[in-house]
Amino acid sequence: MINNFLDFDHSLKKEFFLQDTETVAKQLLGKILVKRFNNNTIIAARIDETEAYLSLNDDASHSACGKTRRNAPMFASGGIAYVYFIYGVHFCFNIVTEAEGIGSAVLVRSGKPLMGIDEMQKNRNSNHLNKLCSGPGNFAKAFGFTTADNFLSLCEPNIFIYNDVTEHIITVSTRIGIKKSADLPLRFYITGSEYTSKK
DNA sequence: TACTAGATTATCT
DNA sequence: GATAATCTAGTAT
Repeated sequence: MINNFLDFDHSLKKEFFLQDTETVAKQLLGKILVKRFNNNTIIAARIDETEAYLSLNDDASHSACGKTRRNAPMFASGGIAYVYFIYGVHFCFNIVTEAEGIGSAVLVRSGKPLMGIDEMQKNRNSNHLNKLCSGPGNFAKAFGFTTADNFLSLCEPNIFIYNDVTEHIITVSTRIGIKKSADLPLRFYITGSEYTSKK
C-alpha cells in the first residue's frame, strides 16, 4: 500500500517548494525521496529529519552574508538541490525553498531507507540499516549526491519527492552542529523515528 | 556508553 | 590562512 511511491504523478510539484521554508521543512517529513540512476537502479528513502535555514534573522544560514558562488543555488527558485562540501569530507544535501532571490533551503538530515538498499550500502560502505541515511553527510553519501548536483531540479521523473500522506507526529528542536543562531527551533523530525541522527 | 581527536578541502576573507 | 550546517575510530570509564 505504501509502495506506490514510484508514481511520479503523486510527487511534490514546484509550487510546494515555493512555500515558507519552515512549512516546507515540516511538510517534507514522511515524504519519500526517489532517485533513479542511468542504469535503472532506484534509491528511495523516507525523509525523517530536516532543518530549515532561513533568509532573514538566521546567522547560521549560508545565505546570511549574501549571495556567493557557493550558496548561489539557495537564491534560485525553490525545488532544486543545493549541495555543499564541508569539513573536507562530507557532502550535505539541501532542498531550496521559496521564490528566486530569497536565499533559503531545507537541509535533509536523515531518512529511512526504503529501496535500493544494496546500492546505499555500497555507497556508504556500511550494512547498518538504521544508520545508512542517518546524518546529513551519510544521507548525501547514500544517495550519491555531490556538488555536481547543484541546481538539479527535484521535480523530474528520475528524481522527485513522493507525496506520501501518512500523518506523523513531529518533534521540534534546535539545530545541530552550528554555533550561530543555535537557539532557533528550526530542526524537525518524526517523533520516535529510529533513523534520525540523534535522539 | 561517553568523550575526544583527526580527517581533509572548497570557499570566502 | 581560517573556517566549516560532520562522521568515525579510538580510548577511557
